[in-house]
Amino acid sequence: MAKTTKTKIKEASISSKASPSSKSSEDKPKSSGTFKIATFNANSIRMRLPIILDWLKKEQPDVLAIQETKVQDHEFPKEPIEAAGWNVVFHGQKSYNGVAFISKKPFGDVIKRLYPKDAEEQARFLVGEYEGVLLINTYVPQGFDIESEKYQYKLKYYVDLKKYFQKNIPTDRSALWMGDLNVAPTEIDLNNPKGNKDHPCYHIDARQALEETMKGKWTDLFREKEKGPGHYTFWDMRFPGAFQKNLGWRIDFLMGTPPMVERLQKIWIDTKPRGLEKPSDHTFLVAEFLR
Amino acid sequence: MAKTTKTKIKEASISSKASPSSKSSEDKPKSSGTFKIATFNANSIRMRLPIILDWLKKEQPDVLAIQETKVQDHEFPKEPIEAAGWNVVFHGQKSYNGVAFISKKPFGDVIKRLYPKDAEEQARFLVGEYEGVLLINTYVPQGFDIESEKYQYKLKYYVDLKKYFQKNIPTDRSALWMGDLNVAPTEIDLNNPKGNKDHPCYHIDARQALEETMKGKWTDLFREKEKGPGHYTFWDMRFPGAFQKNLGWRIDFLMGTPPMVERLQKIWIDTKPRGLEKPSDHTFLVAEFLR
DNA sequence: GCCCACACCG
DNA sequence: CGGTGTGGGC
Repeated sequence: MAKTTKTKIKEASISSKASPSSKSSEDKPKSSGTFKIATFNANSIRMRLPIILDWLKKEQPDVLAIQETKVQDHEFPKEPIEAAGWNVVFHGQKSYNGVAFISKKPFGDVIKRLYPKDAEEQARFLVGEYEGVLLINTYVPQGFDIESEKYQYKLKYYVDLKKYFQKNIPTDRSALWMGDLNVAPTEIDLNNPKGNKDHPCYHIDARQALEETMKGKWTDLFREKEKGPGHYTFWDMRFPGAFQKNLGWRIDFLMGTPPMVERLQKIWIDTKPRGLEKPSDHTFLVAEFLR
Repeated sequence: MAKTTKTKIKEASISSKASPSSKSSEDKPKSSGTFKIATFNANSIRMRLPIILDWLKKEQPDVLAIQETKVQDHEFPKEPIEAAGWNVVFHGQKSYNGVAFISKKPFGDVIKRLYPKDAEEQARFLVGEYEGVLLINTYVPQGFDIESEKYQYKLKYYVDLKKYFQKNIPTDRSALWMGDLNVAPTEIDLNNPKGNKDHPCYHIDARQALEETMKGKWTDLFREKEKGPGHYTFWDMRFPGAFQKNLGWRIDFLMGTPPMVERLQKIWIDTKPRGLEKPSDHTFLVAEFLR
């Protein structure tokens, strides 16, 4: 026991009906005000720690979901985060991927695996419950090139996510699916749709995979409040001035089940962190819900 | 001509008698006050630019000699240095070594080679004249291990420096030899002499090589003013707390010919920069001379 | 421990 | 462009 981390890895599913912990937190009186939640692809939590800690201090979210932490669990910088008064759970690997939740109150058990038994799995998935809401934090594979193996893995990842949601997330449950989904769903969700027909984040198969995975369960919460073009969460570093010229992609999402659509108050992209020194290539997507 | 750098590389020697430029500057009236000169092993001028620019602004030296710039000439960050109002000449290579002078007034021609013809030579040597004083900036090889080829190269480097000085620096000329000489000359010049008998920077052969090179020409200016132990210019990053515990080495020097010994007013090691964020493993050695 | 180069990735 | 790991140097 002394050698295991405090956060247990569970492979069992969380059900809205069966879980005593979810029942108890749904039953207990809610604190006042709103429930504020955000998602951010950090592209290295170590390099982005100053930006993240500043943002947390200013924005005071209940939960921040992070992707691309790019760090193994024993190297995760939890001390400065906890020293700033936050709780954190994480699931990482060397160099690539890696997901985390930073929160005001501690998470209980979290699930770190999309696949029940697979030691080889990439660290792209983290599920936990917070104040009775199921939170699914994913970093979906980017896909490299539509002709590649990696693109097939991406498409399969969506199929497997759909299966997971069917099995584990009842549509009437309060749940949020969030993170970097690496798909721009429509032509208004990227600067240059015409030139990106074969891009792994806009190719028709990727868009249909996302659509299939969402169908009947998930609503793109940003589009509940904003119908217009030009709202992006990612601007590629390899194109100089992409952010300044707003040549970006909307590939980070907060998806909600119907109960969360009902509770949604506000949702916005906070572009300021993208303009700071040593920024991530992504920025924060933030929403507030009725408690 | 368009492809050559503005600073010409000369392989000819500078003589105290024959050089018209040295004669004219020695004849012309000197500005008032003192002549302030410093040396600093930066261990990457790119990483140390903030520390160097801050130090220059505060200390206002006439000349700062830098070693281990670790940058090729076409990548040297001269713009921010010139933008701060300084002149700079440099001689570098990829990854290793590299020397430079930053100065209030521009240098004229500088010499970048210890060896007359050797395209393979490492960038460890820079000679120029400033206000009638010959300045020789060297980054002497460290020597790795006393059993190694590199150590033999270090010993030979001292022999070749001695030859250069015999041929090019008359003892009655105003001249300063400065830089990282990678030798602690006596037992009070390093924290742990007993444990470093076989260290390439304290081994008897290295100390004798330095002594031979100095003999009859060069005076260790720091020891003109300070006879005691515990004064160091380098503290190894690999020993945690070395600087805090003052476990260091005095391996950076300002050496003077007799005319410069006469003119020496003050000399000190400025330890403050070694305690800053992202420091070099060395710090600045500074001296003031009568003009 | 902190530099550098290089190779890989998005 | 800006992350990561690796390997080498001091």
